[in-house]
Amino acid sequence: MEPCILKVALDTPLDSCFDYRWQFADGEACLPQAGQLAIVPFGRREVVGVIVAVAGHSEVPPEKLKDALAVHVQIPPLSRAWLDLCQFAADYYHRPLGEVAVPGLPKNLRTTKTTALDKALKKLHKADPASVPLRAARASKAQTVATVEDAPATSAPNALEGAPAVPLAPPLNPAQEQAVAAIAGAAGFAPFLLFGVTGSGKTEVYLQAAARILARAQPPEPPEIPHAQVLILVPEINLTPQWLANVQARFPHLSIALLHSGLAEGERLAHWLAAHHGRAQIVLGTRLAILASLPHLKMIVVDEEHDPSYKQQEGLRYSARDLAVWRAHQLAIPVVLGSATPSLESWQHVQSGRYQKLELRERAVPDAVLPRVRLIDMERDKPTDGLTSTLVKALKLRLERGEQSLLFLNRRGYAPVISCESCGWVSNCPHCSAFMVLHKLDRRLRCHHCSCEMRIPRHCPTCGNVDVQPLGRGTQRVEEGLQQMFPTARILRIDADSTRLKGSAQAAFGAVHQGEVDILVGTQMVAKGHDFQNLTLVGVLNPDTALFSQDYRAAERLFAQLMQVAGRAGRQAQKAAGSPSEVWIQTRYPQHPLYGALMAHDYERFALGQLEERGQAALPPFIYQALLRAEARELPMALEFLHASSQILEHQAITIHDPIPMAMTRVANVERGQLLIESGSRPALQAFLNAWLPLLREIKPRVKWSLEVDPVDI
DNA sequence: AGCACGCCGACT
DNA sequence: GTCGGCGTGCTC
Repeated sequence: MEPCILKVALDTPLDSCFDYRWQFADGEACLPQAGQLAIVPFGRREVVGVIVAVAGHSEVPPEKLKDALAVHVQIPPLSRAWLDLCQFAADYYHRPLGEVAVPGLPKNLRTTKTTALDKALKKLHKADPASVPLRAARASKAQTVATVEDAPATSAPNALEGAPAVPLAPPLNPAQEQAVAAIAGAAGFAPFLLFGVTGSGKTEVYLQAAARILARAQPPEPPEIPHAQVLILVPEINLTPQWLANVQARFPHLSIALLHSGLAEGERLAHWLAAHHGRAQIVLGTRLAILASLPHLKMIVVDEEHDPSYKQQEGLRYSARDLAVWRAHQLAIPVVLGSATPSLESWQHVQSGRYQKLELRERAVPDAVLPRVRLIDMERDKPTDGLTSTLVKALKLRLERGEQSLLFLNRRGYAPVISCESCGWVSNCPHCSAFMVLHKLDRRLRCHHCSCEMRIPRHCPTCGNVDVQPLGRGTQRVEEGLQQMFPTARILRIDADSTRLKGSAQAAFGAVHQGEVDILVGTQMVAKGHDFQNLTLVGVLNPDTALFSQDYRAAERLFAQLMQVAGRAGRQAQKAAGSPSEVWIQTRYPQHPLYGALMAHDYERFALGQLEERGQAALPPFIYQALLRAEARELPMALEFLHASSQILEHQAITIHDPIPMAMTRVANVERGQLLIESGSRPALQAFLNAWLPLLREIKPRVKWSLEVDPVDI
């Protein structure tokens, strides 16, 4: 047979596909197909790419064409729908297709060696359909991540025989039932915003809707593989063990695949293959799972849809939530975005009728009430060691009652900066426009933005004075102060520093659940997901900085964070105590409307106010943005490039702002600037970017640059 | 992005 | 005399 041409997408910043000849071996009749993976020579390397098309001829001069080395025929091709998803993301975020399609594949699929793949496939195919898959047998060990052996599981026969898919379902309240019915009854594309506070039973709605959709999708004459999959996205890896336990308990007969960056490569491959082969009915993962191959996808859940973690912040800067909605639209299936504090984007979509709101007004747990949120005016009640007397009193009361408390402070380390009292020296990082943070336990100063570390100076480096003092407080210092104040209390700190070791976060949360901790001090890590049954006090130490931030999204994030941390207060404990749990917020601005809305547990009031402000100021979600970033050794060079960029193309219906230094100008000796581009019309913005970016590449800038569509940190 | 080639400075 | 700095150029 005549050789054919493979058009292959490769993981390279070059904005095109690459053509290769495919030579047929003697007697070989099978044509390679789009969606298959090919091993090809590329420069002096051999790399794996995705075949996006098979053609008869190529525009590339024949002498430049090379032969493709191999095609992965062991695994089914990636679907047209998956390729289209990647193409959409590539177009929307203005990156080459290969940079979207390839890095999402497990590493073991991207190497030229196929030993790991062959091994994983053998395991997948020999898995006995009647064997007990990962979840049921492992439910008791749910705190551990599934192993390779567990992953490529098959469905148990009872699922195929039409047994009820909801073995342990608790009864739903009417609002939940209505939500489940709406989701499961949706025909075609149906975006839902599931709006309900912590404890209102959102998880139950996801799971029962999933159960109905999975059960319904079982064909009457069961084939080998069930044709339905549900994707559940959660914001953080930390939350997957808990979710896995929930899902396993509910669906002991279904197989589950996990997809997140914490998996070992072998696990990653096994779970990815289980999803790709349609063996996994439930796929549970973090944002990267939105790019998984899911040939039988029937429903997508995005839990805590407002969470900033859904936005990838390097490489391809995609929003997993937005791609989830696009994917649901493409496949004509329901997508459920759940939150107690929806993103203003999603809330606006509800207002405009694009999303359907499903509201859970009551807490589903019997007798549970919302925690009582109150403010402490720090001007009247001056704090010592960061704690006001009101908060200390509240802590004392919990200790006496044997209840747990949580102090929330979004700042790790001992103190954010040290300073010389006599000359005013402060601990600036030599490489970043940031302070070196005091980490007293390691006796080090550490920059949180580069890898820079140093000893704590005994004397001021400029004037020699010995009075070098920590300014402000982080979690370590709060922990130290508490230990002195309450010497017998069991105090535990949970932050990125205390949980650096693998598994230590789980262990720490376990200790709190086991009642081995009286006072928990933590950063936003403690705000997500975990409900502590015996926790009746939440203290928020220093939230005010976000109120006056340059970043117009700071208030939105703060509100979500405070609602979330308030929701940590136990659901059972308050019943036992006979009074609601308490949330105390230390603030210098007790009159601020954000706190007013928070005390009233009134997200809607808050959102209405924010949307009004955003509308008046012509900010998202009412306008659309893109950000051109540039970095160089010296800021002027970056700004010069940005300025030149802003001049090279005539434009209409677009606003190009002046180039400005980034809020944190220097990181690791690189200085960064940015150029904001806005439009009231998304198509106009995209059209501009499509015309503009090729021109930027043409001018061969001497600086490193990148474009971000729908930026969140401005 | 990799990965080469290439042309100038301080080391055995 | 070589090791190696990172400029610049290419990848079907």
